[in-house]
Amino acid sequence: MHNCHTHNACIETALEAAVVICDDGGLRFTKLRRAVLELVWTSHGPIKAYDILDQLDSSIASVTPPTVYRALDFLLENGLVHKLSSLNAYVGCSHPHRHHECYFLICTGCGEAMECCNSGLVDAVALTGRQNNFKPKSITLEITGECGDCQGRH
Amino acid sequence: MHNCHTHNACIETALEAAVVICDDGGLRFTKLRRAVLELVWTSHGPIKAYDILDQLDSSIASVTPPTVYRALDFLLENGLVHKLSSLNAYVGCSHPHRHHECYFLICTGCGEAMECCNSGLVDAVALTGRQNNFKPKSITLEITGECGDCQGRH
DNA sequence: TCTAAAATGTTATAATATAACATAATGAGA
DNA sequence: TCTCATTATGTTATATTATAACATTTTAGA
Ligand SMILES: [Zn+2]
Ligand SMILES: [Zn+2]
Ligand SMILES: [Zn+2]
Ligand SMILES: [Zn+2]
Repeated sequence: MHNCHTHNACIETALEAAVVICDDGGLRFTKLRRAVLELVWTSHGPIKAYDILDQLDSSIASVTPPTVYRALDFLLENGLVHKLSSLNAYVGCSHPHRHHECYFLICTGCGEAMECCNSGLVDAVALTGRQNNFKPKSITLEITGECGDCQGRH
Repeated sequence: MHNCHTHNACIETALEAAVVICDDGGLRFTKLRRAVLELVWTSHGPIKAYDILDQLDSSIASVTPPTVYRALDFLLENGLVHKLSSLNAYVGCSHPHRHHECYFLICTGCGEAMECCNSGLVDAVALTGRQNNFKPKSITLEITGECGDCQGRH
């Protein structure tokens, strides 16, 4: 379950952060990109590209796959969303100002994806790299299971 | 790069291990499943479902997607192959007798996926679970980067 | 204003995976 | 050996996810 009791505030915060990041980076946070990021955040859990497409207001952009995928590409490149490969779904980055290595606890009960940063994990990955003479560039770490709230409900 | 200088032996070993595992588990290691596992192993790196389909001998089975996906499902369920979600590709498990938590170092240079088991990483994941009151069931950990052999070649 | 670059529109198609139902093969018990 | 239920495979169609290719519009700076 999401633990932000005021999810609207949560969405607003994310959008404001995106504005700052784009301003700082000289990036264009267009109406479309904003709309897509807002849809991603409005969904409480990971959302699929075609669900974004379904929900996209046709007055904002052409409702076709390239529209959504391009916006997602922009958001991914700039660290505003993450892709969960194991689900083919997208989720807003909850700390876009400093998203080094992020990983996800994905609950099969409620569908929420909790984003974590943990130096222990990061260190373990780095060590593995060194041990294998391997130079890591990007990491996909998705842990599927049951969150605390859902473990009770059987 | 794969470091098994006799990859044929490597394939044979994997097939023999599969026979043992299926025998022990009362599972049917059919001609089709064997053929698909062999194709997975014959590929030096991760292989895609439709590439398996292309290479599947039509005298063994009907060359249609369900054929391949069903065989892959069987092999996945029984720990004989892994799916690399970040690539939508499949790779043979290199230690199917005891594949607890596996992760992969995927080289963008040569395409190889090296399977690792590292208690440090496993422990870090477990700790993260406890800290977040989250009960992990399955883990997707794919590290993309450059292997030692490929770091030289620029 | 002019213009090159970036963003979006548009149409088509590629790539990945599953649904649904039919048939065949297998193997355990009668 | 003969059911017959289960498992595996065949077959056809379709769902889902993502990109290619090219046209047009918008933007921001010179
Ligand atoms: Zn993040
Ligand atoms: Zn949950
Ligand atoms: Zn394995
Ligand atoms: Zn390599």
